[in-house]
Amino acid sequence: MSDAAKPTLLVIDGHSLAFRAFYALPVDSFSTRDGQHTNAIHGFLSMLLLLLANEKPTHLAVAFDMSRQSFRTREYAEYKGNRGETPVEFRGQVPLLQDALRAMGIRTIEKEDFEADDILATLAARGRADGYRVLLVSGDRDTIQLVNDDVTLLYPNTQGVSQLKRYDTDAVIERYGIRPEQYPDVAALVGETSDNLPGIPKVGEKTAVKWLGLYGDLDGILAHADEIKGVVGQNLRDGRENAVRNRRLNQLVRDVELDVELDELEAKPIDLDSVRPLFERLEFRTLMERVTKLAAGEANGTGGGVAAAAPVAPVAAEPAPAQVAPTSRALTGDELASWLERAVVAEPAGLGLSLDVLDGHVIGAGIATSDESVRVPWQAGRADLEPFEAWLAGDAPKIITDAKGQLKALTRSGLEFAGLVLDPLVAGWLVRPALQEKSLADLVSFHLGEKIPQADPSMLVPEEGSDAGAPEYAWYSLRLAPVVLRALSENSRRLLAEVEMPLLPVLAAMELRGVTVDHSELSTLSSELGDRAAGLAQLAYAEIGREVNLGSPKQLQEVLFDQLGMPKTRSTKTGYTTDASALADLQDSNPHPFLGYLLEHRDATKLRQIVESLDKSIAADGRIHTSYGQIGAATGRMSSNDPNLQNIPIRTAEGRRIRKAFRHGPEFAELLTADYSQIEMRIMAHLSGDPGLIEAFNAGEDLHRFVGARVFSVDPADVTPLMRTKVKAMSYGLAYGLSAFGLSKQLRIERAEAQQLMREYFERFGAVRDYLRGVVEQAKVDGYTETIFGRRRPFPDLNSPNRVLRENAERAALNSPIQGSAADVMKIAIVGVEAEIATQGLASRMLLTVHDELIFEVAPGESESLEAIVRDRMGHAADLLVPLDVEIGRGANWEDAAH
DNA sequence: CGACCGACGTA
DNA sequence: CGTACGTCGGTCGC
Repeated sequence: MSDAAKPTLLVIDGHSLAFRAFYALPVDSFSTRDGQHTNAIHGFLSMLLLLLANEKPTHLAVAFDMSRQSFRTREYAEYKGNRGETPVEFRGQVPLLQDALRAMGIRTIEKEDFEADDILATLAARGRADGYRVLLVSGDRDTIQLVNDDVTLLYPNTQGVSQLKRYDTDAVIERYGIRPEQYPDVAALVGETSDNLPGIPKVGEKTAVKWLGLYGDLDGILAHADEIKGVVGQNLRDGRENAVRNRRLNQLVRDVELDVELDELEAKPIDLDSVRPLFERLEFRTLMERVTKLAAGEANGTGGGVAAAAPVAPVAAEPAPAQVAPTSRALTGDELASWLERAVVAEPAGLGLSLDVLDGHVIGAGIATSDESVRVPWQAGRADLEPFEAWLAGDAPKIITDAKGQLKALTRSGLEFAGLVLDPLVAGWLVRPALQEKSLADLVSFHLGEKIPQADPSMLVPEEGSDAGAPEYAWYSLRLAPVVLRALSENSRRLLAEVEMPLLPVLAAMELRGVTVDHSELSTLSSELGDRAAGLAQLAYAEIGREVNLGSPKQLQEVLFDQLGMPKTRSTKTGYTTDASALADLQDSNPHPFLGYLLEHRDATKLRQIVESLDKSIAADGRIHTSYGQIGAATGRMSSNDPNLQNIPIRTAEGRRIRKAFRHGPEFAELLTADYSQIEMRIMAHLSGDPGLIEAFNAGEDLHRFVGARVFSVDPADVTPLMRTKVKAMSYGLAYGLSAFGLSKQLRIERAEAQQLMREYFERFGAVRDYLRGVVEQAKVDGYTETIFGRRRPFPDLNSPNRVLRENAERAALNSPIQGSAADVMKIAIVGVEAEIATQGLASRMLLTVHDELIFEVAPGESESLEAIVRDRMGHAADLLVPLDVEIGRGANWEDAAH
């Protein structure tokens, strides 16, 4: 019987795979709104669906351990005795997983006194005898012994469960250098830490395999133990009993009595009606879609159910991916023109597009419809590429995953581009802003449950022709589009279409523009700071009579707590903190010159690091081109990296010298900065509707003075600087979930005073307190928070029994609508300003964004018109209960442009 | 060599 | 025992 004609039996070690899934997927991201963790179930089922689609088993079962006890623990009490408590987040998931499997019509098998792997061994033996092709899935290495010509092991790699390494006999020999049946001898000698089976000290895989080659098997090795020289020989003789015991315990039992016959394991069509209620309870939306597809036969194209009758597949020994990207062909000229003409009609929602980029320039493209894809080679000036260039530049809708870099390459290559309607990466981030999916491959895996083919034959999905390239990426992007869009709320879809997608090309443009930075200024500053740091280090060494690495918290702890006998500070994972605030506290209680030198040294070296890394980032055009992370922050904010231009110092005079190095380019007259003033407090006023706070903003006077007057019951004119400082800290802290403890610490005042301050504050601004409470309560019910514009952020930990997790989630939930709405406002402003600058045809350009600030390069003579645009578009980005105030400054450099 | 941690810059 | 980030050097373990 040829392999293709054999029925296929798939047996999974349920516990071991669920456990792998548990650690592979973040527990935070997979919880129902009532707090049930589901990451292990989700990961397991996702893998199972992949296996069903790819392997098309005719028969299947999932084996579970019945308890931790088995004949092995009776024989050797320490067996697996080193395993800690099962995490509580995991424990509850196993029964639910079993429910889900039963609902899918999949048999689960347990047997008192045996482990799941013994059941695998038994079913493998029976299956082989009855002429099945057997596939085993287990994360336990002992199952390697079961591999033979009819039995293949799929073993999860360290990354988790989405990729399974396929071990047939040859793969075992290649990986371990031994035949599968010899594996238990190796394991007996080496030992298995995870099973608490100590092996022979100093004997690893290499040595064990060498001995097997010399003496045949474990018995042979032990018989010749006296001939083996050196420490290992002695260890072997001393540890003989361990090896023998290990060998006895790692032998899997192949004739467990199971009250099930193989033909009872036949795969049945999935009954969607029995699956649906449970999946709904577990909030498995994408999994439900995948199950539905599988049941409808979409995935295997044969219809029917999981098994779809006997596999009539011809010679193809390896399974096919769930859906295979269409083979692409290269097109140019008239052929390309007519293909594009047809394609844009066939896909009114947009074509998938992916650019091949080399050294920042376009060298080709892949374009896809749902069932066709083409490759277009690209180089400048070729007449036969005109249809492609016209399509690129036109409004025909396009879908590109991770589009920003590709848009930059298009611009660099002199190609016009328009019509970007969707970046599935950005859409996927709106679905899950905590974001595990950072690439097309991640998105495909999460939302489609498939793997993009890679050229690795050992992986589950084998290579089919060549590697995935631009046409395949384009095709996957297109397929992702409806799936990610369906996962978004209506408001989120609007946010995507009206804010995030228009923002994307603006960010690309800002990155390309960069900002001029003066190299010599930075060099001077760097060497000054270097000299100062060196001097301070010498002074510090003199104080303690030796040289230590002042950058090493570990060595500092020795100096402070051992040598100088200072009192212990707040503890960290690795000891006691030496951070600036703790050192300041020590300076109060135990004054010592070393502390002062150390702090100053920290300042100097930190600044020098920043200066150095900025200097290194200056490109050939004399400008720094940061990258913006549009999907960087869970709140909706953007991030900046390579280098981070959103954390350039400003608080200290020394730090501000760095900002002086940021200048306008030679064609421009000055820099202009525009800040939203107190945007987060304004958002809070709007969201809470607090009359006092709203009045404060509408009165147009200094916010903190106004609030201070209310809190301390004095005239605004009588608010002292100290009162203002306290109120300011209070106001800002509120939006972060600050406690009285935290406030007292920050202001260095008594707890009671902080408490009193908070009480007064909330008495005057009660709606703020009500709002903040309400946010958390609502989030507990909904499972997510929402910004003014409908951006959602899930908070699975809000109902966690773990107090630390829960309270962290509460503070983050409190802050999210505030920080997130401010981010929404800024994004809207950026899009609006850029568009208006283009409409009016100004040469001035937006260069940087720092959360609530925009920095522009002003062309000569455009100062007034640019300011008008900026004030208008920033000031009217959102219609709130309070005005959005914008402060503008100008100057030759970033520092002078501050107001 | 990569992962982690402590520390610290910004809004 | 205050949110959101990115980056650095030191340290530890593979």
